[in-house]
Amino acid sequence: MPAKHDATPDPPLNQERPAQGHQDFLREMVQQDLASGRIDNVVTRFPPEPNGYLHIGHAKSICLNFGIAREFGGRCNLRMDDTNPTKEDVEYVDSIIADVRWLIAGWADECLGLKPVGASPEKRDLGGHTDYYLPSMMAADSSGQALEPLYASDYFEPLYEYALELIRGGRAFVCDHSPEEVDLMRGAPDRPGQESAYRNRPVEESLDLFRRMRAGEFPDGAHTLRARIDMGNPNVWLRDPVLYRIRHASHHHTSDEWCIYPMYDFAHCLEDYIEGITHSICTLEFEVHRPLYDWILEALDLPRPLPRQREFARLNVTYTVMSKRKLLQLVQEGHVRGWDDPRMPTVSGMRRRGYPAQAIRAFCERIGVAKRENMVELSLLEHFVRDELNRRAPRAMAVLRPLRLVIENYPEGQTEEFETVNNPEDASMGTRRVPFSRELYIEQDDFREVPPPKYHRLSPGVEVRLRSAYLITCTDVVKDPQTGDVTEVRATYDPATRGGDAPDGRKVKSTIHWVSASHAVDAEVRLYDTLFTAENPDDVAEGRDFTATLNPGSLETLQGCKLEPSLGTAVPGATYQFERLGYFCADTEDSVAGAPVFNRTVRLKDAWAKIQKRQGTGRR
RNA sequence: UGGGGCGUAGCCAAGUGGUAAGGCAACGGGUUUUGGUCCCGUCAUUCCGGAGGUUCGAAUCCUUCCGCCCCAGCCA
Repeated sequence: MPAKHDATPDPPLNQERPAQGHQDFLREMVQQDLASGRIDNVVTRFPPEPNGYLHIGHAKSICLNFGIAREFGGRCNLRMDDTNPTKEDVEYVDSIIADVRWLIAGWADECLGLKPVGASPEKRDLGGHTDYYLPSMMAADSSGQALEPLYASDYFEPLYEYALELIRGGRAFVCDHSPEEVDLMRGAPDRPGQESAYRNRPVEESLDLFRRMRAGEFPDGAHTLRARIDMGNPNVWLRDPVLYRIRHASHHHTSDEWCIYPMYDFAHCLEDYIEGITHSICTLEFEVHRPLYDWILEALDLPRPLPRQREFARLNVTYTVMSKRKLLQLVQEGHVRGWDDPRMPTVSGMRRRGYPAQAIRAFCERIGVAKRENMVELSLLEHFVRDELNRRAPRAMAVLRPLRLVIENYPEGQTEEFETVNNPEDASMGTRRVPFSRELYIEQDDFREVPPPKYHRLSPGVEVRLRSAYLITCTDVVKDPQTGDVTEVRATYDPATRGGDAPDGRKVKSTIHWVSASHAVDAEVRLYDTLFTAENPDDVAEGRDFTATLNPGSLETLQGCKLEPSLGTAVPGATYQFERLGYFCADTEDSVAGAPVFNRTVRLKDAWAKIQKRQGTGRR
């Protein structure tokens, strides 16, 4: 009876080292702020808009924000930045929560900042100022309360109050211009804009109009609330930007309570402030928004320390696209089977494919964080996936493209078992038994009737080792009379080599894997290649889009693969190394006991494939 | 060419005036019952985007030039 592998979908984590060595510019800033006394604790935040699934680029941001919180003993708030009801959906908030939790599990889960379900900012008096404050809580501090992520939409009331305050201070006004007019009047980067005709309307009038906007008296687009800054500023984001717009739309979290919604620039800095965020880390494209971020906070005369925005370069990875718009397009146009298709760079896709969270984290740590534009090679990510799985994944034998092998001198009907190690990297993972018999399957790639140069595997007259079993020598082949294809290989075994070692010390050049034909479990195996054939799918000819470089061979589904018996009951999500082939993960959607479905997570490195490539032969 | 950023190896990335870390990739070798893992070695010989300058000394400071990215949503 073959022993079952002791594989779990997400086994205990390896210890990861805390901050050491060099510091990036963000950690340096945090350190200085701590040293100077500007702040005495660190609170970061990860603020996705729930309008798509998280991807590897978000993973970088998560590792950064949670990593900093973790290193400085602070926390990182998970916040839904949901200020645009027309684009957001609860499906996305659910997936975001699951993805974040999975990614930080066992590493920074104690830094995850949440809030009690239903909590909203507390209005209080602080030194004569009205203040809104919603501190996050960590799960450990919740004393049993149910927690949920923070939502920007829970701050709509305070945000509205802050907007009123801006109007009273003459720093904002209600504008009646149409979107088209506002466009025309914005000017150009090298040409000043033109002031709104409503810019100097009385404060009371703006106040009244803004209240009526909220009350729903006007249709979409009839009015906006605008900051009163400077239409001549060379930074176009300071040219009286829109702060609020009217949107008669139902919101996934506040339903129909509001018909005016704050714009990102107005909302985000105040969301950060309300939560007591100390460092607001975002991507480079927001750098030009920073003066506006600071302007709004400073215009409000707020009693607590202000958050600081700093920007880093977003991640790009070769052979993939990263924008939510494009990922959504891949899903909607059916180029993939869903957001969690194992070919997708989404967190859920990578999880389903079998990428361990710690591999993704190790990758994010290794790529570092800086401000220069970058395109990281996929091979680096794959390196960390292999590195993690090599230590963790139990080995097993599986034949993907079966070729029948008959051991002519092995008694018909006889069966024996060999004990073999589950992981040569980790003796504690134990051993298992694999059954052997006269008829086996070997990999088609492991036999060549006429071996090319440097081919070490089986061919007529050549002796190889069947892993953990016997040395065998190929004696003959059987061919299909029609096609001439080899349909069966005949061989003899040396009974003295039981276990795989020859008593006379003779060596063989190759060890190949095998599965006993009568004991084999049939399986479907899905082989993945990059979704795109171009390193940069966005780099296509004029008039074409990134889908032009879609890889037609990104998914190859193999039926009738032959697995060793212990794999028949693989737990969905469990990852194995199929020896000599790669790492494979039992699919969490489609795999069932007795009819397993495996995804190839990543290939093993393959020196022979390189040789073949040089020779101009070989399989994709 | 208004404003804001960024240029260190094929790809990331340290370096913050004292003589160019590290990882991936690539290449060569050793070990090996996985052509895997592991180990050893090679990989920026005053070319750190270019040119000048300051200095005993410059990737680091100054000047100038070049290149790339971002910004004119009532998206985030």
